[in-house]
Amino acid sequence: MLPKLRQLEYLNALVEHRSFVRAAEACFVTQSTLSAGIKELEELLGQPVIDRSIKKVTLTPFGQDVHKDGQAMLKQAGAIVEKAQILKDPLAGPLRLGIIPTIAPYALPGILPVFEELFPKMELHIHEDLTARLLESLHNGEIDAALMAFPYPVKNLQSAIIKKERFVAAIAKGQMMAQKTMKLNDLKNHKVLLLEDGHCLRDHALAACALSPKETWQTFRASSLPSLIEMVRHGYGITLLPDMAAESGLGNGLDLIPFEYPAPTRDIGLCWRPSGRIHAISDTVMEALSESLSTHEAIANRLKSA
Amino acid sequence: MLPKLRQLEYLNALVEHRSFVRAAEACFVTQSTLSAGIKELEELLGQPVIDRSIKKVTLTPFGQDVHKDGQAMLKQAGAIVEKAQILKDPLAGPLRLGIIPTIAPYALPGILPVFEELFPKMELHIHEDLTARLLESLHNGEIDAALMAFPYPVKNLQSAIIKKERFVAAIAKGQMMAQKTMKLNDLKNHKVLLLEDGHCLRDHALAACALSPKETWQTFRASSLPSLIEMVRHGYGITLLPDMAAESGLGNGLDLIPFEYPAPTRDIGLCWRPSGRIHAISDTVMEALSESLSTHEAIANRLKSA
DNA sequence: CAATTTCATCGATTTTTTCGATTGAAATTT
DNA sequence: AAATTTCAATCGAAAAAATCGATGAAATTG
Repeated sequence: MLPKLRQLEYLNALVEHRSFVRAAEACFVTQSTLSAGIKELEELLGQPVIDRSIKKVTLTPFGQDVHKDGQAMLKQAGAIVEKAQILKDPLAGPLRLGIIPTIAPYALPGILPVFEELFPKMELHIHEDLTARLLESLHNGEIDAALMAFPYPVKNLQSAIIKKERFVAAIAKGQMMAQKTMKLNDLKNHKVLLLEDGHCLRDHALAACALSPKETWQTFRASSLPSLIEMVRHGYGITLLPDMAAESGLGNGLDLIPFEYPAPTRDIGLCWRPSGRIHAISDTVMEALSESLSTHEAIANRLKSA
Repeated sequence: MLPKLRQLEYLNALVEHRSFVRAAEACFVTQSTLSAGIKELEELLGQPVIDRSIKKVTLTPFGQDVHKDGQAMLKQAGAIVEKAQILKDPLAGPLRLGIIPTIAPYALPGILPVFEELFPKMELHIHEDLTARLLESLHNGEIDAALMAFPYPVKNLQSAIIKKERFVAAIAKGQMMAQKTMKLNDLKNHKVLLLEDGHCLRDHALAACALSPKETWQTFRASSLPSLIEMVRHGYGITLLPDMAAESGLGNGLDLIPFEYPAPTRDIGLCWRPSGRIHAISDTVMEALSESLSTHEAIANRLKSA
């Protein structure tokens, strides 16, 4: 005889709430039901799962084993029903979208309203994290897709580019001879400030400008664009700002100088598991994101003037 | 609401037997019960899992998904109850032991009676396969331990040596000047026959004798010791025979010539997953195997004379 | 085309699950 | 130390479910 999923749920709730009463109400049953369920589980397995020698609700070592396996099973069971629901309407229900920090705050104002309009039944959950961790989450099934910057090695995952994003140079006002455009070589005359390691923006900026890490100013470790911009604002050096960030108003009060052809760029794209939640609707979502990132400019301008 | 394990069992049986009636009896229920169970599952998920447009019992693509996840869940549920049973008596119940082909037939006559006596409540299942595949099975949890030859790289697995096994040279009668012992160098004067690639015995023999693969006779691909011995018997060359095999009577009718010091050897040992079935009783099992492999000699002699 | 096999369906029955109330034991408050 | 509160276990009754046996409809076989 096999243990029942319901019993494993009880055990799970018990671990989480450390109390029969609270666990019971979390499971929407009475305490007696949960109590009986646990007892049944123990009878079935022939082993106690909770340690009754001590006052607190504590699992036996074996109980911990059961709990661990049980959690995995419950997760898998949940995945089944989720797949079923997605099949009923691929554009409804939760969609967990990961976005890297150098895109998220500047793209969200565009994404949120567009998704709300195009996919009204979809609940969008945003996970902001570095590329490496987003890909990890994709593999784990913790997120369904990742909005990130390319090139980036994504093995066993599908991906598609949405748009090319230009970089502009940002520098404190008056630090540079007034010029309308600049060339890549002009960077050599300044201290180039970049984000700390781990941010793909750092790597893409280095690559786009054919800079070596040594040519960047390493004393400060900025872990976010706003921090980086503050440094620039105080005259510590120059930096490369992605278009979207620059247009969001982040560069207000700075000189934002576009590059002459060929301007340095990075690619913005979507990445997802071929067998995952997105699979059936990747085209639709790509279109929506494409629209989100272009309407973004209008929104950005609105924000800037406000 | 979550699908019930029972329903997933039904689906599983249905896939396996391709018939409601047969699946039902495999589950020890009537066909109507199974039918209702499947229907319930489909109602719960809001999606059909079996394709009713065609006559044969066929799963919908979604059904295949459910089946796959369901199987994993059932396996895990089974693992839970198995762990519970093992906890009740670690020396009772099934123990799946893998053994490599160059050990199995010669060690089993020793192992089986010893295990029967020491662990009367244990059901021993023997899986004979090459080392690489046994290790794979260990990782998958398909077997609990592997009796194999060392050295062999076993990552993430625990292992212990049981005994050193000497090799003896085997050659057709009269092909070699009558000598009581031989040296490793004497091998150079003969065609050395070994098992085909994949058998660790091949590698260990090569290593033990400091032979290069080129010095062996490659025209024949023997995939078992008995075949190899037949070649030797017909005068194709000489081979290295593990002690246990030689004593089992396999070398009857051949000249079996022991090596002078240092005799070539291989190590026989046990390998298991640290978290696995064996963990709590590895010492006991090691002792039993050690006894099995030494009593083996007595038994082998008995067999030889018979 | 008759016989048989196969799956779906229905009502009856058994089994399981859940609840509400109660108890006893431990912890907390008075 | 007594009273109160909290907590888990237990019991009988009620509700829910799983299962069975019988029957029907469709397809397959002989």
